[in-house]
Amino acid sequence: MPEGDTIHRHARNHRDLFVGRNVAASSPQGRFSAGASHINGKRLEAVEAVGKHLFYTFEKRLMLHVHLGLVGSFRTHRTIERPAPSRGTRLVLSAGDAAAYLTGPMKCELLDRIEVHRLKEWLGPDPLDPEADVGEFASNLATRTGPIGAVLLDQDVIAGIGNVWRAELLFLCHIDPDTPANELTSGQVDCLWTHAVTGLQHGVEVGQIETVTPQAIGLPKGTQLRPSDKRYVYKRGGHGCLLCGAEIAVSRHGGRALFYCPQCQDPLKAQ
DNA sequence: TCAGTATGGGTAG
DNA sequence: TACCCCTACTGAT
Repeated sequence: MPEGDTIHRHARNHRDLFVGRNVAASSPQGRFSAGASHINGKRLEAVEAVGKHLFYTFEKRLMLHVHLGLVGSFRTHRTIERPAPSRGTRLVLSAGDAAAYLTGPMKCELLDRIEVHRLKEWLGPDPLDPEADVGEFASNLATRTGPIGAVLLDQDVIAGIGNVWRAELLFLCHIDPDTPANELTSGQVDCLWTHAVTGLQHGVEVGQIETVTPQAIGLPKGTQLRPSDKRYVYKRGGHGCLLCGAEIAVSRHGGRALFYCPQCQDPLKAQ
């Protein structure tokens, strides 16, 4: 279930398991057989995540591009005794005891360096890129007149944000989803970027999206939160807001359900 | 067994 | 905006 933090976590794992090694590649499903045969046995030189995209650089400049889409997933195994890949497995990468099984990706393809460059150029700044900063994000927002609730999903504005993070970021910054993106204050833009950076970094470490801390909702540090209380708004429609108690509402922005608190994100209160 | 659902994104109209 | 694709899982029948 991938947003940018999940993708960067995969990149980190695959770097540890495969970089510097000759990697066996196959496509049990058959839909990537030709591509897999090109990289089979090649030495993997680098794995990079940009937003929701993964790029694998093999020797001889072979580049593998993976985008998991909505339902794609990687499962890694670290023992030689592992389950046989299911029939739908698009790609198996393995080296020694380690293997990664890829199922259901939206993209699994070999690209040349120019195509990779074009794709990276198109993407907006990635909050998990140490060299990215709020400046490019701010200038991208300034060119968009649509509601921020929809614009935050545009990967050429900010790369790696998905449906969970957009809802949580807007809540954390008390921003009404209908606010035109180019009318956000610099304080609001800074807030979105700062929470994106720290939140996604936390997601990479813990392997899930958690935005609520016990202290933030008045509980002692170390209190175990229920899974449903680890996010402020996402999928909490109809439940009470953890901060003000108002009922979490659902609207549609960018064609997808957006959860928000009408009280905490009231534009009149933000002024 | 089938329908519904999901943290995404491309395309047609 | 609607529809489509991709797969795994859940709950209803």
